[in-house]
Amino acid sequence: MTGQAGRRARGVVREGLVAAGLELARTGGPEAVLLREATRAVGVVPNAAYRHFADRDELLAAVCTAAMQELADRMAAGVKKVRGKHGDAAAAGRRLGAIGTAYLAFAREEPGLFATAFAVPQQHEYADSDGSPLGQLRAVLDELVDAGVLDPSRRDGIEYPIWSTVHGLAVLAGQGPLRDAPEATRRQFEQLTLAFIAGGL
Amino acid sequence: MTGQAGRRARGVVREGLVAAGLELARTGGPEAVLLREATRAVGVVPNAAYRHFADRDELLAAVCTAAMQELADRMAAGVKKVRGKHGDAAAAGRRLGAIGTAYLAFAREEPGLFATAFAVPQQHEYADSDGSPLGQLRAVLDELVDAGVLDPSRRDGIEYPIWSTVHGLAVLAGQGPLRDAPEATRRQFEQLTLAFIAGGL
DNA sequence: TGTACATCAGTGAACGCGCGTTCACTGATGTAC
DNA sequence: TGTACATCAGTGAACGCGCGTTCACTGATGTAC
Repeated sequence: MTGQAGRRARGVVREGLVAAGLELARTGGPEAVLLREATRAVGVVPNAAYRHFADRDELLAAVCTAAMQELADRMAAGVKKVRGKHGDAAAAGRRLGAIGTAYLAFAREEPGLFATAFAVPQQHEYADSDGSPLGQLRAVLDELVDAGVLDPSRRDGIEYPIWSTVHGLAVLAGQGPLRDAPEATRRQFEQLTLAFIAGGL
Repeated sequence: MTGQAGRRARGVVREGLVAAGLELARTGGPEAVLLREATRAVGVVPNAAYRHFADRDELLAAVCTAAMQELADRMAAGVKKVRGKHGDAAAAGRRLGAIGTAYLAFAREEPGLFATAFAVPQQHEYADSDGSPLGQLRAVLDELVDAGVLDPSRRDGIEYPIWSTVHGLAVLAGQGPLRDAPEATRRQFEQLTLAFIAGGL
């Protein structure tokens, strides 16, 4: 059924390859993103991929970008759910928590995509635009300064330790030595970690 | 020169394979630990490895353990350099710093081994013995409690956020999106991160 | 101490695998006049 | 609006690669009596 020959509408093959790659990554992480398997899913012959990507790495890069976008979307959705106007101290704190929670939930629920998001082959320049995970974190930290929660003198560069804390737990519990911890323990680690960050501000 | 046939003294081939694997890991990380390449380095035919390991994964597991041991050794060496008797508040704080510094230095100087240490194929049960990285961290945290620096009520489980913070930076700056940051910037991240931890206690 | 035999660590040759990638091609789509 | 041609996205067949792994073997080392 999938395998019918012929030219496809503009863009559908390329988009299909990325979508197929994303599903492969979801299940098996970045190394599961096989060019041949993606073309199979799209119903196209293997070398057809070379009309859309220079090589396998370029496909993988596109998949990684998509995975990172999915993480960013989840974080944005989590932040959006928090009520309270900009500059309100309590709300800003909850927004920071939502960012961390979304990050850890994504790593827990989508380990393959999480690994893929951070597995970009070469430096594809993580533009830390406003929508990027780092950009979102910065925005909330700025809000915490505005709200008077975070001392402006401590603001500079503090996104890195905070990012590191959350990312580190995601990695240790996802692929690292804590990977076999039961779900409940893992949740506890997450709570401890978010509390540690909150306490550090 | 390497390639002379014949039986070797007891244990030298197995040890040689692990040592060769460790050098491969040093350069290229866990996926560079190729069974055939390790046997080549030892000067033995590929299938000879099966006298010592059930399969490639078992060799890799031995290499990972060795890499983790090297990390543990560096941490222990760093802690040992700090003077001041057990229970002294300032000394205990410096010992915590030494642990973090050694961890980050290892990740920076030996990215391949660092990745390998955390790439154990199956769950090979990271025994958190006293000598393990986690064990060492716990010991110092206990000392901080003894010294009255860390409130005992906050001691329980705090090793995980702290470990996460340091590990996260190591990963972000080593293989992650911060990997292209210049050395100086990277050092700055490390300082910020260690300061963040110290401030969180 | 000497001989007979089991154990064991190496050899040599061969496999299947499935991947990414290259080549020459064909026929539909889009463009110029 | 029709025709001539260039572009481009697909096909089909084939490649080399180097890996991990299996098999039947040989000859040295260690052991029992």
